[in-house]
Amino acid sequence: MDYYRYRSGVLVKSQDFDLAETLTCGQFFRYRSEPDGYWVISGQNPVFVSEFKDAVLLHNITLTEFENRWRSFFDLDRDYGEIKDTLAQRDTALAEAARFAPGIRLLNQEPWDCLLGFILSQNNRIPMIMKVMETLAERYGGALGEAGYGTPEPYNLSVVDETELRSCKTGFRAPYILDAAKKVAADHTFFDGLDSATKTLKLRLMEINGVGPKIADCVMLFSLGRREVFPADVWIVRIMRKLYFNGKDAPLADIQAMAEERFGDLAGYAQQYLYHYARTQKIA
DNA sequence: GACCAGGTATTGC
DNA sequence: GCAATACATGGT
Repeated sequence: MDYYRYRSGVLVKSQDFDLAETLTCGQFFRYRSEPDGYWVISGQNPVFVSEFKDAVLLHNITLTEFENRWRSFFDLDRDYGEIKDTLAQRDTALAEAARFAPGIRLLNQEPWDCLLGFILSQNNRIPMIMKVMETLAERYGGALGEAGYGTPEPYNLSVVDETELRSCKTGFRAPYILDAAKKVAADHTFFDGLDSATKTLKLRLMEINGVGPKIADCVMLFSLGRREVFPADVWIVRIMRKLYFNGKDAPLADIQAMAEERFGDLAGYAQQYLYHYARTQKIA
């Protein structure tokens, strides 16, 4: 990966990085598509990004901002060529899924953004999740100019009335958001766990009302660097059954075990290639 | 109108 | 423990 100061922004040349695939593959809910690029918001920080001559241009940021924030946000120090090679060697189906969207990168999101997004994700659709996130940001987050609004701070959401939250189309998830906001606001070390076992971290997340195993896995994978976890939603269950269980409705535990065995510490990447492949190919 | 969506909590056995 | 069901909302 190389990067340069360019036109008051930073130009990134990187293998295996497709902006559209990365933003729209279902891992992230805080972007807005524009004719010439995307607005991306991470916590309180916006950036406008666009494809530019086989590279990605992050507009109007300094080198320091790039190095301190966006470099890791876009996971630019990871060798995805090697990841895909390793996965493809073991598994032809996965090789095909990765070839289908070879420019996907797993983002390193702000944990609170990610938790909020995936609480909204349950029994919901991605466009709706994005819309509700935006509504919450408009009402309870800080203005960021042209980019929109920052993610509401946990405390600011924790003091909102449940009825009012429901008017943002959160539905039955409103009390879950309140519980998450209260717990995170009350403990500024809530997401700290660099030295914790993945299982410990998962149990802590699942103490939040409305956070079960799947949402906990998503938060760990997409914002806490646990790339070995394998969030299994309806799409993943479907494609895993088709690919590895001869179409039979194998139990979730068997699917998880299969993923762990085949993909090991790369299970999270495998999950995202498979998820995107299943969803866009409508594989059932 | 029935059915579904990046699930989870609750209930009943 | 595990299967069935409700849950808000909007799209097909």
